[in-house]
Amino acid sequence: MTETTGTAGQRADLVRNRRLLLGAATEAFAERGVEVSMGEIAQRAGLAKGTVFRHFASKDDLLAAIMLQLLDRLTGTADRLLQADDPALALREFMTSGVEALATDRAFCEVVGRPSLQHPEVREAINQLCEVAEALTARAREHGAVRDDVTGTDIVLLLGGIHQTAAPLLAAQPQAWRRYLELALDGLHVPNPRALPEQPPRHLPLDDPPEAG
Amino acid sequence: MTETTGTAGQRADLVRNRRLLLGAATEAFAERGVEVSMGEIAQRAGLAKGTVFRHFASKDDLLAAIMLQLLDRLTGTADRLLQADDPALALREFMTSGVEALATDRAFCEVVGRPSLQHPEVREAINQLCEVAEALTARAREHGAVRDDVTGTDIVLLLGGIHQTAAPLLAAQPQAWRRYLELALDGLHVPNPRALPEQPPRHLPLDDPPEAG
Amino acid sequence: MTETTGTAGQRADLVRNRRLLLGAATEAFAERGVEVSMGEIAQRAGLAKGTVFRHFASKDDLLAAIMLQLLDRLTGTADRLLQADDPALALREFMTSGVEALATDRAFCEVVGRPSLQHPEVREAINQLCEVAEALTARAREHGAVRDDVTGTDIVLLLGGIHQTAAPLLAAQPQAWRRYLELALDGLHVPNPRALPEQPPRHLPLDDPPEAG
Amino acid sequence: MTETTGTAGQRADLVRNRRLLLGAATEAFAERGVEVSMGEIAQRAGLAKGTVFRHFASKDDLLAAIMLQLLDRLTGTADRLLQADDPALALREFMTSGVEALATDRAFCEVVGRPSLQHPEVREAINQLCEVAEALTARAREHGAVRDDVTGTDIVLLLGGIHQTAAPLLAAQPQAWRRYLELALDGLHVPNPRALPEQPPRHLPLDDPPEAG
DNA sequence: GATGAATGAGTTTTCATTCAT
DNA sequence: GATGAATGAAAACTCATTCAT
Repeated sequence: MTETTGTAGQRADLVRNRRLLLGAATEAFAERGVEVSMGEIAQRAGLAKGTVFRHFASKDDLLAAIMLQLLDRLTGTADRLLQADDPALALREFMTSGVEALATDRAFCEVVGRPSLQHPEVREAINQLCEVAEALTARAREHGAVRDDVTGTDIVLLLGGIHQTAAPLLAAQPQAWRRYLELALDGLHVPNPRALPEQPPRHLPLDDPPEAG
Repeated sequence: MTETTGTAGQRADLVRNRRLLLGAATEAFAERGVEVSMGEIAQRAGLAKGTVFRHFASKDDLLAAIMLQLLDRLTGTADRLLQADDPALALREFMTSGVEALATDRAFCEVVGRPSLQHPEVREAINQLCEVAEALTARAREHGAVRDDVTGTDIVLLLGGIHQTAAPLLAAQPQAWRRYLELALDGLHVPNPRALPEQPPRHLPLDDPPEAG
Repeated sequence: MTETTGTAGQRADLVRNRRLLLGAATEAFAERGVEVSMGEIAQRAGLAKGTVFRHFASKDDLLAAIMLQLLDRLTGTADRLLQADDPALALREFMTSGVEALATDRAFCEVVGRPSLQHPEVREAINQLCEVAEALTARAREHGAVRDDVTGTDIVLLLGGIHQTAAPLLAAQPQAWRRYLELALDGLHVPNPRALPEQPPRHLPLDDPPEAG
Repeated sequence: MTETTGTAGQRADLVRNRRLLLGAATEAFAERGVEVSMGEIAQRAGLAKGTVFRHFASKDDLLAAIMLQLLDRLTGTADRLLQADDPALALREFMTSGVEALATDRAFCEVVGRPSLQHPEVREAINQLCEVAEALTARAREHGAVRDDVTGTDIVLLLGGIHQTAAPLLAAQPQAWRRYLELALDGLHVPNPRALPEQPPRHLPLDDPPEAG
């Protein structure tokens, strides 16, 4: 009978509060975009403002943590799907769960170009996601389930694009994204396509934007 | 009979200032998203802050005016393309100019769900755009250039989606949207497609979002 | 009869408010040190918080402006005293008015080492003050009214030192600084003194302190 | 009979922690002024924040404890120097060690007028210091080594003043205070001085400052 | 009509202090 | 007694909007 109260109790609260905060923040950002205030997030989590800052040193850190959470989830899913039997189905499932994860998230598109994306951990997570997406795509490609000129990074980018396509319908038709996902998938395995224009992206460029100055 | 600059001159100034403001605001919102301050917009236009508010009663009104401008431009283009000989090409050109218009615009996705979209004029303009896009799509459909189950509203939504897909590449590859436009077009005229899931949208629902309360 | 209302009226208010703010801030900092909040300064000036920031972009800017005001006043005094007949008396009067200017100022010593002192204008003003103090000292030196090994910068530094000596007595004996000024002056024209140790300072070093890190 | 570490061990820890804290706080306040946070002091001491508050009920208490430490040290030094053979040298040594103790301390001048100085123990310590300084000064006076109209409290006040004079040079010339100490000493034994103006202070008045209300 | 100064509510962030473990 | 998480008051600063000139 191993007793584990004491310091463990505090740590348990810590973990619980971190979860509360991430949950509240994920929800709040999803609903109202990055403009929700830290104060509101605190309130939603039922905690004091100071506590938010104890867990996340700045708003950008919080945003970064949320992105990280999302990216890790997607990478995990992709990793698992690499083991699937049907490569075409695997890719479809990856995209399905990817767009679904984004589906209700207003903050997602606003975060593009923000410092949160520059956090080393986030950059690393993005790169990992692109890599595993590339592996998934390569398998599909080899099985003729996806056109040759499409990369894993294309697939990752499409997640956001599909989400955004359906975004204005969100309130009226929460599943509308499925429609555009299907459309994209159809575009992805056109049999003898004309080659796509522009360089196929190999990764997401995350350097600091060249400040005009 | 040459008019002395009197009231007429003032009106000319009014028009000129409005143009300056819209130009400056369009640029500013495109580059930095909706978070640019009214002060910066005034500065970019070379006018005083008070003047901005004389022309646009609030920031949301200004955003609405800019949306309106964009929507009217797109509607105009679509109108013109309705006269084109090749319906398939016409649709492609509409989408090309549509995505291009969005291509460098950071504010575009952030405006979704904002009160600016609720302005009656904007709603009306969105509906008009969807209608003319529907006409354009119908013609393409009849010529077998587009699958049956795709609506004009789908096409309008795709503009934003394609833009968003390429957005993270913007700095590195400003033309990357052409890649995803091509992919979407390929999806749009798959020969014998499985029907797309979910209701085909007939218009954009623009009701006040159900305030979580 | 030159009419000068109109834009001039606004500017008049601007100037008036700037004066109100500098006055309020000077008083507040003097009484309670640099820790007084911008909010309190606004209140004392009878203005809104935002107005303080319109005039002074940051608290350090405000502090800098106050230092500048003080330094310019001292430099002006010194300049005028350069014309005086009696060099010894001139130096004494300079120091008197200098210490008196500092006499009620709690913020003065706290500002040492703060970024406010790094403002280019403040640095320049400090250097100017040291220069004119040197001129004043040189004249006194030539007339045998001050020992040879004392510089203008020594004199400037002494102002703060004399002030600080009397500071704890301020409430009980507001003029106590005169006592320590006299003592310092006696030290300054000891007839055949042993040379003072340490390098005589030629100017105040105002470089950024070498951040440990 | 060797004591097993029990309550005694705990008490030893208590003493040790108090020492750690005083050491860390002394350093921190000296380097960065009274604005250092309790958190940083805890960190420097290698202890938790809660522990700081167990030892010192408030930040002002901690400041008071540090002042007390300094004052006691000076009083001790003065006490010892009362036994010295040469009264002039004794006074010089007292002042030297006094200014040296202050020399690197940024917090010192900021504490003037703070509630920390109102702590009964601190007031008592200040009075003791003034008394023993008076004794030291009296001896020097009797031997003609110091002018008649200078009190022990003058001497104590001069310590802070000399320190402040050199403070702006601290980074560039850490020993600059020796220069101003010498200057002050020269002022202190001018042979036939004019009497100093203002009441010679007999003690430091430490009443609550008359709150402007 | 244009200007830009003033406003003040709102935001992020810090920090002394409390208190459950 | 020690710990460090939580608290919440207060600070600096921003910005849409108003309004006197």
